Amino acid sequence: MIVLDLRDKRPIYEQVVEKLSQLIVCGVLEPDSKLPSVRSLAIDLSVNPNTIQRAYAQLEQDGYLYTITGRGNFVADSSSWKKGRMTVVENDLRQALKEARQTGMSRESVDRIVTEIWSGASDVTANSASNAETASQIDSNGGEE
Amino acid sequence: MIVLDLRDKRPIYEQVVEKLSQLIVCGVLEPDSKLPSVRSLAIDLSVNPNTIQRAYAQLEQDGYLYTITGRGNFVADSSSWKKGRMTVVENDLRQALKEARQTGMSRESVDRIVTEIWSGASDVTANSASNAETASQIDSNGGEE
DNA sequence: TGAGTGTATTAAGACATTTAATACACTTGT
DNA sequence: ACAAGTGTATTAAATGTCTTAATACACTCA
Repeated sequence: MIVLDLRDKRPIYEQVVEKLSQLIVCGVLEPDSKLPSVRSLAIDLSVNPNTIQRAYAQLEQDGYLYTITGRGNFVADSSSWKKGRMTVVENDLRQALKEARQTGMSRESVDRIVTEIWSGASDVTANSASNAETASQIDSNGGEE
Repeated sequence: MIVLDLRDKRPIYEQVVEKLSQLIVCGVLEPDSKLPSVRSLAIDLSVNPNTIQRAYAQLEQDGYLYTITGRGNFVADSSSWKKGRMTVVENDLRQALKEARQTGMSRESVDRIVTEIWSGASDVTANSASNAETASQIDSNGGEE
């Protein structure tokens, strides 16, 4: 389900936050479905439970999941993260566009790229790290709660 | 000339690289003009010369400046950085657009933002961190060669 | 009760960033 | 030649973040 990129210089917990939030945003992980436990995910990724705990704490902070002590972590409803996510995404986009214009990229080039992105498949798993699908499944349970 | 943002969690040398490369890209600093010396800029920013040296080394690596030992650092021609800059900028833009689409932003919203950016003034100094406070001014020398 | 869950704490090591204090070779103006 | 200013290199120490390790505690559920 999740594959860590060892070449990525960012902290592990940050990668986990990125990957899981993507899966939640694009709907692969449905609301109220159970996420892997802190310990099981730590084992699957071969990292320390504290590292996963930190990632989950951040995801909860950002509204991507909610926690029930003794039971586990569950995917939150989109209403919890939609607003904050949109703000972040829009800021990132504005920043990238400003840099593009500053560097001399034409509007036509930008429009071409936009069209290209909006035409292609919205591939969540496609990252700089070309991942093999054969990773340890994190599912724990099959689905709903 | 340059103002460091103390709230920015990125390394100082990285901020210096960003600010100076922006000034070079947008033409505020003209090719072959002399940049502040390592020591003077360090004093102006109240940081260690080694930190500035590191930033300058990175800027030279990226083609934004060239060095003449004993004389100083000078702004490079756009031909030196145009290609690499374009690649980085386009990748950033593609990433931001993918995130935007993933989050559910409409093409119309994107087009609206693009139009907005391409209409507004290309303000180099305007960053996400609306800074106006606690920072150290850089001024060093008046700068021609 | 026992297994599984989230949560918290403390200690240690690895690593990056930054500062400090020098030192050396080069260029320029005198 | 000399002094001042330049880039460059080195070593050491301090600081902060990330990660691991080893526990411990409260909760839920079968």
